Amino acid sequence: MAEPATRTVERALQLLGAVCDAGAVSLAEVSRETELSASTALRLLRTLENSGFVRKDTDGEYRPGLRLVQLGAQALSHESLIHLAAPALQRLVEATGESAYLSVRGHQGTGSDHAVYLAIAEGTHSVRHASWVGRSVPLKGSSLGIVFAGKTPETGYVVSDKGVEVDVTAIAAPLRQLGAAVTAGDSAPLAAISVVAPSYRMNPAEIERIGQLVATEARALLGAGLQN
Amino acid sequence: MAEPATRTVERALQLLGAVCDAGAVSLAEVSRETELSASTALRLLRTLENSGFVRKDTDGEYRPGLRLVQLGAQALSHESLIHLAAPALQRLVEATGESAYLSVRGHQGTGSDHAVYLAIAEGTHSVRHASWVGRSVPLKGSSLGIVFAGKTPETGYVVSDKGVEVDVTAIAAPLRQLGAAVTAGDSAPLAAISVVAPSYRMNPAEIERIGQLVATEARALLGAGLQN
DNA sequence: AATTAGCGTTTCAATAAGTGAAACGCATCA
DNA sequence: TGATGCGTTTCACTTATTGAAACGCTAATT
Repeated sequence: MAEPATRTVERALQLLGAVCDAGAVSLAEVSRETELSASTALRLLRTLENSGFVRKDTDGEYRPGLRLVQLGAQALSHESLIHLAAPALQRLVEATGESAYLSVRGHQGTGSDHAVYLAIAEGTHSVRHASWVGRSVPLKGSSLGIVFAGKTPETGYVVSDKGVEVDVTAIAAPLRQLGAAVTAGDSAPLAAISVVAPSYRMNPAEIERIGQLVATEARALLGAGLQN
Repeated sequence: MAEPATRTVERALQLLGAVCDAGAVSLAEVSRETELSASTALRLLRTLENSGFVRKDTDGEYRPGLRLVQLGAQALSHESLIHLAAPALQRLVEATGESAYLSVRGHQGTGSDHAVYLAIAEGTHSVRHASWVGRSVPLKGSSLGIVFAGKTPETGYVVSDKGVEVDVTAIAAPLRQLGAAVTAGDSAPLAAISVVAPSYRMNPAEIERIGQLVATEARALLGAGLQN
């Protein structure tokens, strides 16, 4: 498995990723981030712009374009993972009252130390953890971080109390099924589901109950994923 | 405005679009659709695959990849249009009880005769029009088709009775604000909002009432869009 | 069985195409 | 009034993309 890759395209995709990660960036910024010469970055960004993948708004900064939103929305709806996970997330909400998330880790290179929420089921408690689809969260010190590092213990779930956010407890479990699809054969999972709750509402018994629910749903998805 | 574009990248993006439109395609199919030689298509698809924008699943077909879903989700959440439109859609639902949609037309080239739903607010009636984010709908004969053709009359809205689907009435209005952002200066709008309802529940008076609501919300979005 | 057709894949020589240093004009800042 | 940083254009160098052709394969077709 060598690298039969097209450098130009790789760079363009890299730029696209950088623009999306930043939300809005100047030419100088992206070209620094991606370590491309300004002229090259400009040329590629223009190509991306012509195709609608990025747009250059009035203040001259580059932002994700409509074409990307369109394809993303389309892919999101085609993407089996999200559809498969939705009922599981819903069940977790019903069983716990807390918010449940489906996330993937940031792809190789850009933002690989972050996770992105792909789907969300909001909890029913009036005080609940609220985030949004597309939110990028740092992995460091979070339960997702441990899950994506492939260090989930035998119990099948990971708990982080006051990891990323204070007052918040997160309980996560890995989805391994698609392992071979994108990355090479390393044991790190591609996606995870998690329940995130205010810490004051948690106690060891409740945490274990939820943990087992999350782990069970994760394993169930694993089986269902084979339909693809 | 010449064409300072990078051919390789353009082709790769074209392929990406083709894969997304199809949902799942073989190499031979995309290379035919995009009019690229098989070897070129293969090389570019591999590059896209290495970056996670497409994936090649077990049956050898190419599908939208996780990276695209991730960026799309991210962009979707950053994208002001969808956030701006959400309250408007919600208001339309509250005022009409029917489902309301935000859509953009398929981008240049691939799928330009279709529209894609970007955001949805479901109606409150038990019998209601139900679709999903990412759904691609044909423009031909639909009110969206007329709106995207730039042929919206003075009234500010377009009605199509039994256009795309039988028993369904759609009322659409254009969002023009971002006109200059992506496409050249043609008068065609980039996005539209619409209310879609079962025809049996409609009558001329109700249609006019809803039409004016939709047109009003569309114009309001136009103003708000300047914050960007 | 022999034949045809279509697919995914690899190879390779021709050359078309991407590259980045340098220079420019234009802002803003010291 | 220099100095700094930005977006942009130009251009010679040559690297990296290209597509026809050939290969092995499977699955219809004869």
